Amino acid sequence: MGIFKTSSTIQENKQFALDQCPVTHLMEKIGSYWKPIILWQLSSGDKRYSELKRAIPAITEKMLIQHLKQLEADNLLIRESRPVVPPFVTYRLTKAGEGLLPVIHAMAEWSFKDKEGAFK
Amino acid sequence: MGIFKTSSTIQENKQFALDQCPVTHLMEKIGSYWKPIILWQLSSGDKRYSELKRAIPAITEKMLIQHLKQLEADNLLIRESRPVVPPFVTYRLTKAGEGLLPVIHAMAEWSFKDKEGAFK
DNA sequence: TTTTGTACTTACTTTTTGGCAAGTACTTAC
DNA sequence: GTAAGTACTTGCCAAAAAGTAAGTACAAAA
Repeated sequence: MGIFKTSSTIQENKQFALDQCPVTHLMEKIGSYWKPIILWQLSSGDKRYSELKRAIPAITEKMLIQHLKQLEADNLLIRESRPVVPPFVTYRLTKAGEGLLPVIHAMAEWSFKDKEGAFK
Repeated sequence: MGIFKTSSTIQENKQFALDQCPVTHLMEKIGSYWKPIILWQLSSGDKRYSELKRAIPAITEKMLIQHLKQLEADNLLIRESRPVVPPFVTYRLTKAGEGLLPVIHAMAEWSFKDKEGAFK
């Protein structure tokens, strides 16, 4: 046991929510603006770093690398680097990452329906 | 396509991404930590403000209200207020909000599988 | 020889989000 | 008459996320 802030109820509550709420559990892993977008790009197959960069022109390189590293640390994708010059690095989904595809596809489907006006 | 801007800014690219990428389109509406959690709570039926507050103890009132208002503005939920004292306010999903249920349920399912170790 | 392309990294600044605490208004219960 | 419950609102400040811009290393192409 380390030092806990006894007065900070929100932090205690967060741990509770993490255990109890399934959506909270997932949001800790892909709960950011960019991560589902990156996963969507990888859902259609492996991509090189530069391919991702071009496919998501609205993201800065800093954000892209940062999120790729976090997704790798969370075991959702794998980075593969070939020791050549110029560098050749590919990213692909892990099993857990592939497990997210139903979520990502459901997201895409909602957008298509929304643009069709299916919810009007 | 016709004319490309050699120095396109992130904001211009964002508009492009918004039009082109379905996941980006959705992330503009529910791409935050709390929104899917709120939608998950409403997926099991209408809830009063205080019920939501108790169901999501890790959120502050300020954040809860703020996100409820944004979700309402984005036409994902409806706020219904009865003119009584003490106040009686309920929140429920719109058609577009209900359309998100497959996404939310897919999220929950991933969590259950992940906790089972299905992706190990 | 300068440029291009690869895949990053770093330092700095701005913007957004979030947390804490207090206040509002009104009524019923104790 | 004080507290509790309802559904918020407001202000201040800290923390986190994101944007900007530059730099790194190396080789091949122009």
